[in-house]
Amino acid sequence: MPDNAEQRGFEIPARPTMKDVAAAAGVGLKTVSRVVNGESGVSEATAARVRGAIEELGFRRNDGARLLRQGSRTSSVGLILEDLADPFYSQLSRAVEDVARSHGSLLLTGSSAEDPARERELALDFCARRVDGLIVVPTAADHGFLAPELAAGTAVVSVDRPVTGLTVDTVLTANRRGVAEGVGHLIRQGHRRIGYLGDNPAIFTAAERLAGYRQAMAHEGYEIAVSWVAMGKPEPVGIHLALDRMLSGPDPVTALMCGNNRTTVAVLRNLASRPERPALVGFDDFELADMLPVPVTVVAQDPALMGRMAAELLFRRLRGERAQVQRLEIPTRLVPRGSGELPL
Amino acid sequence: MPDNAEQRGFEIPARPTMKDVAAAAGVGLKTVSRVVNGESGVSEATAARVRGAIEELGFRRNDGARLLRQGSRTSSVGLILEDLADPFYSQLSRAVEDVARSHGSLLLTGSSAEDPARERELALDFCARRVDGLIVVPTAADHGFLAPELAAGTAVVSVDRPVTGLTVDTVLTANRRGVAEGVGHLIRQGHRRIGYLGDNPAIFTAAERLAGYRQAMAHEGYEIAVSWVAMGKPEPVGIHLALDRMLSGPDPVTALMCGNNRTTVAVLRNLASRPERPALVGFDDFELADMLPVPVTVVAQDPALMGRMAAELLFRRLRGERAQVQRLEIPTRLVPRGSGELPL
DNA sequence: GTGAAAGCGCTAACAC
DNA sequence: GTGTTAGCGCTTTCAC
Repeated sequence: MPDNAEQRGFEIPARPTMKDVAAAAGVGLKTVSRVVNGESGVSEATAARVRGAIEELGFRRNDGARLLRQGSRTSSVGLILEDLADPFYSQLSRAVEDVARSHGSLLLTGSSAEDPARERELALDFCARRVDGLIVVPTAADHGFLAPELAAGTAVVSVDRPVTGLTVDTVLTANRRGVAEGVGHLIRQGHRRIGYLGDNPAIFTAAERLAGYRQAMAHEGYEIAVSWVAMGKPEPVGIHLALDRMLSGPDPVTALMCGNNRTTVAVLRNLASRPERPALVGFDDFELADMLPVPVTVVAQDPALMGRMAAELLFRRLRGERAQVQRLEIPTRLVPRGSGELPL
Repeated sequence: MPDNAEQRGFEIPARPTMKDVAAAAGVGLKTVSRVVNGESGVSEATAARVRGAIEELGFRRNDGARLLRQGSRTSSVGLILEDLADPFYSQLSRAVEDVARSHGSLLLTGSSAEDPARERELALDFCARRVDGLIVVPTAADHGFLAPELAAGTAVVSVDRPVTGLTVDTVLTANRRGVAEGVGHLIRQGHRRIGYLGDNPAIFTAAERLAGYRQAMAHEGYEIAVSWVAMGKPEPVGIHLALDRMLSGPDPVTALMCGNNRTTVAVLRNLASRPERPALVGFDDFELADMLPVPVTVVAQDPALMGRMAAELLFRRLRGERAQVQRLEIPTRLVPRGSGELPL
């Protein structure tokens, strides 16, 4: 029985420590440490006795104490994103996890739900646990509060969006170019009246993609009617009203560009109950896009690659690389499937 | 400048400690501790000086050291599942995260990729970090290695599958009943020759669901031809061969039951290139199932509820509840959408 | 109100 | 080969 049983609360059973193992095996503390850490300089007989005691007591080294003493890295990284359940982010997470694992690091995850206060709390909690680094999909708020952590050696990388108030490595999608390519594709099919539906423009990616649409239209010298643009959360009511406006009136659109996959899906659902069949290109791919009655043409992002790159950048910094701060743009890929190639 | 700068490695900048703050503010260590932890008994003037020093140095309390000294819980839980990128698990994760958050706990996540060695390594790493509890989607391997951790007060809950070699709270889907309901639904449409495609039966859920199919068929006194059952990883080739067998010969099936959503999707893709249109019910819902050319009837699981229940059970144990070990079965829900109601 | 000293579980440094 | 000591950054205890 560990000798510190009474010091712990009633509910938390005492865990055996190296001291307990040493006592049980009749050896010194350092010998146990040597055996646990596979260091040389212990006779096989002694080592066997120690292993026996470890087994018997169910001892497991307390890495918290080890880390504290060593003052070294904690071999853990924190990942903060908008919503772990969103397919885009869950793919990104998985990629981050794989890279972290390959570097021997554990992964702490948290969803900010687009709430700056929650994001901040998560980030600071992670830092208090002394994660080696932080990979963040930042909300729009200022991130100056992380400056002391950065100065103290916590690596930070932002992904999907740039972070404001902090200069760190960043991995983005080529949002403007991607949307412009999608819109250009529609234009090449003969469309001139093209509507755009995107997310709340306070979100960096939403604003960038909208800008890509405007650029592509301006490039051809096409005017954009006010009723052709609708920005906001991808909710059924908003989408319905927006499509009402876009598809009726004197200048109805003949094609639609959607700014993200939630919007694309909401638009498809709404279109199902209408007679019109506008051409459609979605930004960001989604499962079964190719199986729908009219397979959906998309501008695909690569969330796994983004996660991998972000994690690689992080570990590069942790390895001590002092290279200039990087800003990577991952290219998109146009995937024609049918909805974007509908005749005018 | 912190006074322990030289003791740290070159790459890792020294972080200011309470000692540094105390020196900077010209107060004792304990006074800093009081201010940091919001304890009473510090004059406002002193507190202000301390806060100033904290701000200036960019001090952040090291929770690792705090936890070590307190010997209390670490306010962190570990989640081990098959693949974070799988929608089923990412929804489950998000629910676990929300519950953990509401209890003030951080979440460590890891994907086992169905590899027992990897799962074991993750679990033990988490335990070495002294997580308060572990939520596991266990592989088939024996989990006796967790017994010492359980004895030492680490709470363990298994979810989606039962764990072998350990008696812990478990949250499962009503696999047999769910599949039986789906098959019964097909039978009520007049089908008698119903095929079943499921995952590798070494996986608990795959075996249970197959049993549910057999039960439902036996209940009606219907024989099952050997060619009607195909179990294995949901890969295109295997699915193709299986459907070849099921849809031809003297006793072709008129309906299909699919054991999980990966299989359902693979089957739908394969059927797209065939003339036959068997009725189909899938186990586990998936996004856009309702938007496909023939909307897909499914037996829906509730991954978020499963995650929430598992986490609640975990925190209940951590609160010290000594109730008997529980085994919860979350009911499924039949969602008729068309594919399961096709005429014979 | 304030602070000095001890110690959480471990490892580093240096005995023997 | 093995053990002893000090100390990581913090909280606890107890003295002033």
